[in-house]
Amino acid sequence: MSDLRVRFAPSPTGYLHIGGARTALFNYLLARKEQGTYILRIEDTDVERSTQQSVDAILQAMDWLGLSYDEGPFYQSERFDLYKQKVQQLLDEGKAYKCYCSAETLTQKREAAMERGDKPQYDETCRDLEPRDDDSPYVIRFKSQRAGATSFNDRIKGTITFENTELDDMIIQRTDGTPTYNFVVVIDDAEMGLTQVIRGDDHVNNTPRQIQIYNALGYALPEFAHVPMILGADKKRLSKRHGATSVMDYRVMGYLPEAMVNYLVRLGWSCGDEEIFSMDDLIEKFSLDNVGRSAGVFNPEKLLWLNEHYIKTGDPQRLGELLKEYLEKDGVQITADIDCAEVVKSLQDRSKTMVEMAEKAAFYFSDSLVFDGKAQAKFITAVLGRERCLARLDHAITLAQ
RNA sequence: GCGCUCAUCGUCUAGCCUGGUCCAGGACACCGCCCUUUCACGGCGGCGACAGGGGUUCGAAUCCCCUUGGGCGUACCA
Repeated sequence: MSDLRVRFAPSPTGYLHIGGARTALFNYLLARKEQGTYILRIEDTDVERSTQQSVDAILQAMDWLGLSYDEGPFYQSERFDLYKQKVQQLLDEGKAYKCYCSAETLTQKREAAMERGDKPQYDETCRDLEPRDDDSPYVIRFKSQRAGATSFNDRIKGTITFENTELDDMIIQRTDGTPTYNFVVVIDDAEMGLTQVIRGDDHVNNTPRQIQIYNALGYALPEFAHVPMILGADKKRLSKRHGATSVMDYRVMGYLPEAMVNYLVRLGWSCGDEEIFSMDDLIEKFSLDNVGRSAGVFNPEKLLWLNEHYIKTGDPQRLGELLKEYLEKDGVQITADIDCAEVVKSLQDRSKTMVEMAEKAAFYFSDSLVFDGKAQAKFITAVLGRERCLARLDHAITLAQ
């Protein structure tokens, strides 16, 4: 056991998507390789958008991929007391302040600034207000450093620096009293003792703000590692427009979890010329050192190829059990006299997905034979004679049995 | 717009840090041939890239600068 501690922290506002799964995988791999601790934390501070169904869907997907965690799942919604306490601490120390600007005014000002071509930043109207007991609605903002710059050494991207003037006073507590992401993520990452924070590229911009909060709260900084985004074929951020982006959709489409894991890990990470990796290989070989810096395009065809590979080389017994599930979904009556492992063996080389295998396997469980149109036209010819051909077939089947 | 960031075949990538062994290697896809009286599998081969321009150097995919293009961010979302 090493003292490495990492986490996967999805927000339960939908299913587990391809990008999230890869982040989860990278974290998992590193934790297992270094024999560290893998933590799962549910980021549900947005009460409006978070649902239990989403949590379940994410948990199920992680389980399917084989990504087990050591601690958690922790729910941020159950830790509001802790966050409140930290907000109060910042307030007491003069590192945060109440802001009475309404959301409407803010939106107006932001739009006006954009029209003028200025930066859409908070104008600090309430930053230096005298503390007062006012029960009109307010949010709490973090008083950011105005001078200097904030920089950090990203494990994947190297040194990244932001001028502090780029960072405005962000909201850490909403009008309704709930805390916001950029604030709680720091508290939890720090309180949970994370040694590295491995997350998507889209968080690079948040990092300097978070660092200021680490500093304000007196926490030690973890190491940051930002992995590049996954894009669609049009080089836009991967979304539903590009097809299935939910990990579990791929299970429905007949993909094996090892194919998904293998595909995902190679998108952004490499190990020389190797393409095929089992989970054990990965735990042995994975390293942040070989993670690339540029965004990658999701390529369903390569995923399909990997799936084909794992079906071809998979254990017939196991695939047989799996096949039954797909067969049942197709409404096929499974009879006990047929050994599914044998069925799998006959179909492994000709199926790219389990769905395809189920389609091809259906005839084993059917009483009536339906011939393939093209094959029938080609082989059951006048020359050979339909009757003789069927007789031969019948003979062949008898022999096979 | 501004900020951050990225840049090798259509796609995923090796090589870049520690310049020469790279007229750039592997994989997916695609094309062709072989195997096969089915469908596939498989084998062999082909097509195909250092974004552009300047430097530095005897020598640059590798180092520096600029340009161009892409991504991300710019929320009382995460």
